[in-house]
Amino acid sequence: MADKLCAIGQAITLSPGVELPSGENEHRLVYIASGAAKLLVQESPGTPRAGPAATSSGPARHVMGFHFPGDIVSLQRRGEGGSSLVALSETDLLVFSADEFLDVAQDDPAVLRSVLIKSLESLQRTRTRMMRLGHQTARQRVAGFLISMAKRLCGCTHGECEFVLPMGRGDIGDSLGLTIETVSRQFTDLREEGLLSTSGRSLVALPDIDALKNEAGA
Amino acid sequence: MADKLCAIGQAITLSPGVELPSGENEHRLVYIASGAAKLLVQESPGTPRAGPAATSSGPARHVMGFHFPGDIVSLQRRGEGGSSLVALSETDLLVFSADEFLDVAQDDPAVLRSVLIKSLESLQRTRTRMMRLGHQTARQRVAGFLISMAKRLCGCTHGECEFVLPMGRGDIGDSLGLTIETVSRQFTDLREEGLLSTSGRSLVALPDIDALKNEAGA
DNA sequence: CGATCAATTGACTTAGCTCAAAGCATGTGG
DNA sequence: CCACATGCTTTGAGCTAAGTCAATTGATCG
Repeated sequence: MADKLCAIGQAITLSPGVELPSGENEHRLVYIASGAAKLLVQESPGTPRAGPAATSSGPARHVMGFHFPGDIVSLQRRGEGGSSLVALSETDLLVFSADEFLDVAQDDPAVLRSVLIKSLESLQRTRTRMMRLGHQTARQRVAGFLISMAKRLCGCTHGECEFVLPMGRGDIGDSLGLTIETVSRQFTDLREEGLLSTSGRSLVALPDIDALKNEAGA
Repeated sequence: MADKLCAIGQAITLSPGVELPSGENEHRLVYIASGAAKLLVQESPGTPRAGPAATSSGPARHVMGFHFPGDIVSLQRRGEGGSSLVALSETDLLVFSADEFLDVAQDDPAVLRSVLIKSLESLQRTRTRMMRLGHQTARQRVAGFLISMAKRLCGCTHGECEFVLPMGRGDIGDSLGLTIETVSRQFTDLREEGLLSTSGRSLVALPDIDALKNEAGA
């Protein structure tokens, strides 16, 4: 089974800032083997972005979320709300055509079922996150973001923790519906309260994740 | 196939304001046959809500979205982020245990596959909506909401349209991450600009959906 | 025809955005 | 190995959209 799946998967390595080539207008499933990536939505369809210097600028970036090794991402390229995947660091991917994947998986209902369950769970998580975006303050969003990163990047859910954030403040802000400046100010506040410390731009340490959770709660 | 599915589905009718009884802590799929319902998330786990007068008040309501005939809703009851379904009007449902449903559907990979595709699409829609909630103004959200309702309640995507909103301003606000007052003010503004007219609390008319779309865009 | 609850309107407050100017990292060339 | 340049981050000042509190109007039902 795994052999058959691997046979139709295409291994790709992306350098930081590079977008996964969009192939045809087909629905794809991407398994992230290593690295880190952000999932974007195309707001403006007319963004050629021909040059190699895709400095991630542009009129309206919209980061939907971040993905790390082990994640499976569904990439739908349906005109307006189409999504794309951009590497944050050196990233290894395994790309499947959704159709081919399902054809192969069809022989094994258990696989199909587990993918379905996984995607329903993902839906639930996204819903919960959506609801929160509508009702939380900047502080709660940033605290929640840090907790989530601690969990996903080094598996920590309690006590202290240290990790490298692969994305910049701008991407964090976009994913939380905040501006760069607001994210930075929240970082500063948390730093002054001893809930966070940083060195360089991307190394962060959380001395007390449980205390942070109090800040993230409603 | 359809017979087998119907055999394990339980038909339930809910009166306005009534929550679908939560059964056990299992994952359920609900098909909406008629009426209208809102999908909520439980924020505070310790809400007994024993009395019959569940007047939908409480500390923090969180409306995730609205559902209408034809929709299939995945209800996951996993402690914190568990969801529940509350009828807005007299509503007929068909409730499935997710496990039983999948057991039966397993015989027919095509069904499983189509449910998977549907849920991936739903995920995509939710993601897009989430992203928008983070970046849109109150006016854009309300305009977008009205357009979405026109489409879902009477299939209109152009020209003019009239329909009954089954939910109150509070539910609308919650689902958009706005307050009752802000929703009301946006309604007033749109009314004064001739983009909307209302009679009573719940009958709305959209004279020009296309003009509304301009207001909803980024 | 009132009672009750939802919707509207108003006055005020504030969280977060915008615009603008420094301060630092990181990487490159001498 | 150090100086410089670029771009990310931080900080500041002012503004605005939306929230809060409070009162009024309007709708719906007994």
